[in-house]
Amino acid sequence: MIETYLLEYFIAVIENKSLLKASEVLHISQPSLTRAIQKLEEELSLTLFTRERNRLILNSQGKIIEEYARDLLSLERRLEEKAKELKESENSLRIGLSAPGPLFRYSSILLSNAKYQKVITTIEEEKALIAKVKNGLLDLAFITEDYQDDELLTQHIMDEHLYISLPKTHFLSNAKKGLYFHDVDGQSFLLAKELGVWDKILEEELPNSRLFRQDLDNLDEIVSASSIPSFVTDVTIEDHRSSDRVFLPFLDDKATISFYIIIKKKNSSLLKNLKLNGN
Amino acid sequence: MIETYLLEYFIAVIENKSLLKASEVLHISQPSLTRAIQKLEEELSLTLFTRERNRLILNSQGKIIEEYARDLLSLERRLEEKAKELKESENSLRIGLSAPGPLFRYSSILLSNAKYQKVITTIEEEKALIAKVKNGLLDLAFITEDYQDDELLTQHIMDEHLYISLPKTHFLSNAKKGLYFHDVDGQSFLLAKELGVWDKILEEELPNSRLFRQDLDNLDEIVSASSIPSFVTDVTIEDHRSSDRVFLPFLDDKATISFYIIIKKKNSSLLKNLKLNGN
DNA sequence: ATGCCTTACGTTATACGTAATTATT
DNA sequence: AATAATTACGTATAACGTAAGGCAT
Repeated sequence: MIETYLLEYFIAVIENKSLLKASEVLHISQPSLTRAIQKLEEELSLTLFTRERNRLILNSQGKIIEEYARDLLSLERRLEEKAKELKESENSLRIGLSAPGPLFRYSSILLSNAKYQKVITTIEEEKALIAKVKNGLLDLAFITEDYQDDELLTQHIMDEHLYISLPKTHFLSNAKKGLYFHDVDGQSFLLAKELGVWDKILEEELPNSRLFRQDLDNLDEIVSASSIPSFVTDVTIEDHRSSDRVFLPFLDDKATISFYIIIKKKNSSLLKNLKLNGN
Repeated sequence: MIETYLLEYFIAVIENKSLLKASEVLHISQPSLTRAIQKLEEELSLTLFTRERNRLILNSQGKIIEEYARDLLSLERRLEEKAKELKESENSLRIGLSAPGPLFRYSSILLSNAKYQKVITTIEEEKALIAKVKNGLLDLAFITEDYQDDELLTQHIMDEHLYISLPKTHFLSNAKKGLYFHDVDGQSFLLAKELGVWDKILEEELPNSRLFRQDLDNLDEIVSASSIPSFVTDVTIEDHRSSDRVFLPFLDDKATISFYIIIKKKNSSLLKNLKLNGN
């Protein structure tokens, strides 16, 4: 079994092209490195370097082992990073979302909770969210289905309704009550990336539209600088009141999503602490 | 830096679901394992097991680390296997081929050479073969180009000519001198896998044919049991004389390949030892 | 002589085993 | 009491540093 530190030393020797330099970088003595390289060669029953005039030169076998060693070390680094991430998540409130809406609505409550140093959010498929809440990888999740399970507490928490965002000059901007998806199917839209369940709804209901996805940071700026239709929901609409746009609700049933919060029953006290006031 | 043995122990504990059992499997004492798991947890700053009733139960964080650990250990195992393979190749004659022909022609000479315990062959692209001969990963290679290089000795060694193999009942089987690719393009053929440069030639010259590739072990049997055309070359034709087939040469220029042996100049003595009698 | 790798040797760190301890059923 | 993990302690392995020894420039 090849220990990690031997591979680390091996790569350091390759990168520094000298035992002496590598030993300085590694903060060990040069003889230690000599022995470590010898040990690695012995355990692999291979010669990795040709010893030519006070120099170690990586040979063709060494080059092949180098690739494996680098792969191994990078995997080891990823393991450590993952461990760090998991460690961090211990002091964090880990929230799963099937769409960003609940985060917008409740961000102030969630972020101001003193108990947690950090709020970690992830947007995923509902099945994955349910599994992660159940196995403890998430503290709670917002899904769009009234999912019932012995282990879980499920509670309706909010609805989110989709609006179209149109420049005032748009020919549909003075529709009275609102409009339907099929009225605007075929038009281009600007929208954010990673909208979870909204992604599927929009792709299904607007099959002939082109959906130009933007990073959330840039979206507002690009929208206000263009005359391309966009979307808002009742959750985000207040943030856009000042803009030079008209917001009209979609009248289709599919334009409304109900959110349910799911949480392990034995963690239900957390839910009380958060004081998310659902209906 | 997480050492390999810690991950090995970790996986053993998971698989044996007990420190005691795992320690027996690993041939170490149980307290050693306790400490190793503690050390792993400490180095990752994570709790991997919940200590419930005299039992260790892998928790959700542990399950995630388990995946990384398994990946790492399998990579480590592959490294050791690769090392073994390289070790073996030291006592082997490593031959590269751009098509199998030269191996058939010279197999008796190559395999009977007392100096080497084993002959390792590989079929690859000619560029890769040239590179590997130059960097020492191959002792010699057979390519189809008269490649000239300061480091390499290049020598014409043989030609290989392609024949069609037809059942005697086939409507083309009494063609006199031979036939052309375009005469049979569109017909189906049985042929072996991994024919190197022949693959490209056949796909280019018979673009409308379906090429049914078989494992070499089964090919002869399947061919003799069917009426589907196949291929032979002057190298393999003697082995097929007894079969119930007619062999007709392709008359196209592309149906002949010239092979050149390439070898490092400083290894040219090896070439003499092998006594491959080229023209 | 100088620079760099290797060998020799004594020291220290650490992984190990044995034995005692704790905790759970 | 029995089973299984943990803690305590002494031992042995092996990785380490210092110092001395090659070897080529």
